[in-house]
Amino acid sequence: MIKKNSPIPIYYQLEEHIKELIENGELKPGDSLPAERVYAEEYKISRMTVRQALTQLVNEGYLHRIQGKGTFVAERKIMQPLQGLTSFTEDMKARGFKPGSQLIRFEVIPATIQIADQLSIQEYAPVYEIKRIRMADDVPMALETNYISANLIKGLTENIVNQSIYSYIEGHLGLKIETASQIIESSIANQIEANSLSIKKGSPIMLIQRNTYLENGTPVEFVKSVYRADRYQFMIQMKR
Amino acid sequence: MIKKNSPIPIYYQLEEHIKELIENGELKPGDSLPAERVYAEEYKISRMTVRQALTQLVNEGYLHRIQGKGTFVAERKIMQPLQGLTSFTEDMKARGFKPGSQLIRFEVIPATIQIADQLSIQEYAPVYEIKRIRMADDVPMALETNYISANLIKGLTENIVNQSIYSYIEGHLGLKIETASQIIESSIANQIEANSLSIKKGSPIMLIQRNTYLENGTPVEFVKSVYRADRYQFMIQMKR
DNA sequence: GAGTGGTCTAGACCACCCC
DNA sequence: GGGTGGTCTAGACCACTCC
Repeated sequence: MIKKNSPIPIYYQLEEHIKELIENGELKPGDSLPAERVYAEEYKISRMTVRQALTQLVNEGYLHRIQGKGTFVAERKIMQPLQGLTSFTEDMKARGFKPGSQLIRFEVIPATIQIADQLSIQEYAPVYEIKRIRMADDVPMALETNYISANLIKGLTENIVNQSIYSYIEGHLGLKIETASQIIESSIANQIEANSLSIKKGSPIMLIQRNTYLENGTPVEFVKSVYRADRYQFMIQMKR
Repeated sequence: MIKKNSPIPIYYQLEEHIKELIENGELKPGDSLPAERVYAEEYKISRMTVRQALTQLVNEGYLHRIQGKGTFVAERKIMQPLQGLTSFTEDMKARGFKPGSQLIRFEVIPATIQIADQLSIQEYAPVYEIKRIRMADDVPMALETNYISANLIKGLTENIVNQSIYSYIEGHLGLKIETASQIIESSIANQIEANSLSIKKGSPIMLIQRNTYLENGTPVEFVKSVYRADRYQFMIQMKR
């Protein structure tokens, strides 16, 4: 089960193994796991290595530990990875909808003061402005506008935008998106927003602004979205 | 600086020490930290202990590490502790408002099917229903209704509610609140909500439903809140 | 090659829970 | 008292970055 001369770290192999048992249902919520010393003995590895795997799973919300008693499978999985840092496409799939997208604007513009501030770049520096209507099961769900520094993310095309911007940034450019912050507000639709979303003027909408950053803190992207409140709820799980 | 024969773990002392340097501004965003081996040498502790402290700070978003280069202070602090799991009082203080509260209902009622489901208890089991208008700088900000199982949290009084329910649960009952999930929606105020919040009927509002759980997954509390959208934004930071 | 973080070992003692 | 997780040590070798 655990390969010792693998380029994949042992703690990671053990982590994935236990995660699989939980997702298979072989380990059920409330079940206790073998003791750390048992794992160490069974796989002939150090207890510290076992702890490294278990600690990660505790942080991800799969397990919880009680000193003197043992390690147990958590009742609920908390803090799904990528929670909120998913793309619209991933988010909709997770909700059981068929995601769709209609590009209505793709241009390079000089940054306004507001955009420059959000992206930590100079005013008038070139940024991509990408406006899309996002669909779920072919019904408009959100109106989304992305601003991305053209000096940081070079070579963006309509084609890439229709595939996946994140894959391009992470795959082709080798940059790592690490953190994001979001601001969520309630409002009511004006005429333009109402038309785009096929709702009535004055209907409730949810405004979400997202800023994403690389691991060193460089802003990558700044997104303003308008969601239909009758079809969208924002969900979040957290640990204390 | 680091006390070795203290009941406080060494890794935790180091963690707090570094956190303080960052919050004091002695370590600025982008600064590199001393190498792990330097800390180990300086405090005569094991490098693994140093790593335990640093790993925690990386997870909390204070630091980031780059293999072969070093450990650096993050540009932004991500994932504030307790984010969203704070009480209204803590939340308002963090935003720079003076929190206030007006109790308008405090009763024990039999659980409806909906409440029983959220709290994983039997229908008709006794639950506290606590309704409050929450103020920020003496202006109504939210209308909040809590449901708490009376069999789990015994001895709640109006007095405790006016102090802090969380302190009572954690301090007096010795229970540990570990996780929470929230659902955020946009809507528009009906007449009752409008009156309570001193806004007009039809104004945008934000509905937040929160479920909190103990470390073993037992539901503790179920809260429905109605926030004024003109004065409240929900903010969240996350790591990938 | 020198310096950094990443992984790993084989122990040790402590704090806590339960019988 | 026996079993559990929590903390800690003093090393080791590897992978990566930079010069």
